[in-house]
Amino acid sequence: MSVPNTDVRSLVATALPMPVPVDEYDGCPVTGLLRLLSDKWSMLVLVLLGRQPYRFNELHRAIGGISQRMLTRTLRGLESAGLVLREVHPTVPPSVEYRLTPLGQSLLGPLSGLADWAVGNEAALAAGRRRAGAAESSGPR
Amino acid sequence: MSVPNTDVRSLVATALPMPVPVDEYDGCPVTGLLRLLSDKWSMLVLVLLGRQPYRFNELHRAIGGISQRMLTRTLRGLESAGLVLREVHPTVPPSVEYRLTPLGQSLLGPLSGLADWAVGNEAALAAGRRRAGAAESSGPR
DNA sequence: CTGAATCCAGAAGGATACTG
DNA sequence: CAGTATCCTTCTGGATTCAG
Repeated sequence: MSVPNTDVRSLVATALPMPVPVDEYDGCPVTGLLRLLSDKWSMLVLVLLGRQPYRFNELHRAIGGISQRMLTRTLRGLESAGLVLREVHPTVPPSVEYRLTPLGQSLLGPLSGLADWAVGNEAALAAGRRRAGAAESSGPR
Repeated sequence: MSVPNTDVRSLVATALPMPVPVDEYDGCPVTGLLRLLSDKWSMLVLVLLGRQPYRFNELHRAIGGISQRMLTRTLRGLESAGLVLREVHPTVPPSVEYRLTPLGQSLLGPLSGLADWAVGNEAALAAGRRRAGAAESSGPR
């Protein structure tokens, strides 16, 4: 297996072709995952489904501010990636349940790692922003 | 401190207000981080700077396909977050070096966690995509 | 060399109305 | 209930030009 362009694994050791050719990031699983999760709603949906299964409108109500259109698109994206399972009960009226697949559940761990870092370094991040703001107002670039 | 809206920490245990009010994700460090990193280039720049410091044009050459404008914007974003340090050497012609701050370096760990997951589950993700493709061509929604 | 400024195209996301 | 379809606005990013 050749080394993907933007492979982030083993950050210090892995060799990267230089210059890094960026063909829309094709072939890099890491970038693929990031692009899948980096929209406005996927993370939140993933987290909610990590707690319990939801029906469509349940989920719609549970998230303040998402449009029906975006909820559908988000769920389809996660489903296509194999992270979410869509279960249709052929009742009248129809009922559709969404839940995480085992693969989706296994993602919650690494995701928590990143979340923990963000929470743990919230103060440092804020301090960095303050320094940046101060430097900006005092001197030009 | 109140619980941020989309706090992902301790995914199963943490209470979330329901419905989750999404006021542009303000106040959630996790979402803030995700939004910072979820653009087209930040991750790659972070990884490259994790290996060694780079000068501006060095970085520009190292990444195939990034525009000068986007490289500048990406670096400014990471700098504002306190992840990247910008060091100006007042020479002629000017020389500017970029490197990770300690905070930036500490982010590489959790990031690797996510990257490892992506690499480790590449096959499963591909299989999920195949199943999704098969289901799509066989039956309507 | 290291940018900033301007202009432009495409993608992402929201509002609304309609359907099986 | 669980979506689709359509229209519209905003945001992102690329190309190009100019400047210290």
